Amino acid sequence: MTSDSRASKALKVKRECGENMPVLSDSDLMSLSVRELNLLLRGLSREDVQKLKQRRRTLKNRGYAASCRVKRVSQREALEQQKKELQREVERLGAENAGMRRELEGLGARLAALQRFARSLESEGAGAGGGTLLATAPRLNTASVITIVKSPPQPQTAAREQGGAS
Amino acid sequence: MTSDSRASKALKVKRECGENMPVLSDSDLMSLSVRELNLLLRGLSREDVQKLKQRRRTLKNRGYAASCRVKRVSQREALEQQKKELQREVERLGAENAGMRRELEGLGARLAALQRFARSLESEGAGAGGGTLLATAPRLNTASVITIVKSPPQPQTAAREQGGAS
DNA sequence: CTGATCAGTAAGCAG
DNA sequence: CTGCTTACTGATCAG
Repeated sequence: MTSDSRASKALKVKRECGENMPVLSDSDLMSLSVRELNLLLRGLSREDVQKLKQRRRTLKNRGYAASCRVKRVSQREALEQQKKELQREVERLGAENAGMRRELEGLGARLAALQRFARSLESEGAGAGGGTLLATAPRLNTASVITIVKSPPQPQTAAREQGGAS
Repeated sequence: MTSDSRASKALKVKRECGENMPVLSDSDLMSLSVRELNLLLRGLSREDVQKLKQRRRTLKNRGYAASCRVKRVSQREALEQQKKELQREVERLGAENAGMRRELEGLGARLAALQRFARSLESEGAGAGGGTLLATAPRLNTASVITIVKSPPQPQTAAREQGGAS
């Protein structure tokens, strides 16, 4: 709907009490318990009693209907709220995911570079000692063997085939 | 509610046509357009015409109310469906996230091990060979997938337990 | 006028 | 009986 000016006027219905208002007013019926009601209804014709009981029921129903609508609206709003939170959560996880993916990428690259470097030491270990590391740490890299095993799920796995094995 | 046996009986109200059913039956009024209606209403007292028009309006309103309720239910179900999908998405992203986190951990460990190794080479000789590669070390290093074996000298290099290795 | 929505009312079920 | 939910109705608003 989009128009709320109506809600304020919708309560104007049925508000006349020309000749009958025996002992109880509208809201009295609502609040009193059955026992209290019966006490007050001691000296009335069973027809009037029946009428009052029905009126009470009607008034009660009015309230029930109202609370039913309120509940419906609340539940809808709660659902929408949960949806929003889930959307935020998805967004958050997605961002975290992307960040980690980038991190993984960078780490993979570094790992690959390190491995290239290590392999270069390996190959140099046999003969030509051009590198600085080789010159200063000869005995270490002569027989060092690096084995790298990579796990299955990775886009660009840094670990390639290895030469040495245990 | 939980009881649907009522819905089928709820339509039993107001279904008697003892003496009046001038020219049109219930659903006729619904389907006919105003112009067609006026054509059929040619020879009736304006009171009857007015009554029929009001009845038509009422019947129409009944349908409007019904579609309104249907719409309300549909929207609620759509919301719940979207919520479920978002929950699945969150779950999926969470799992993907956890997987990447594990991967990151493993990669970090490998990188750390490689860097320790490289640094050991570095410290033994004063040469600055690694440079960028050795500059930064990842903060986590648990189970590494790296096996480094050095034949000649110090066995201090760590080769820890692994899950999958060739 | 048509269609939609709100609040009130009654029917009907469940506790 | 009490409380809730649904279908129907009239009032109202928007198009």
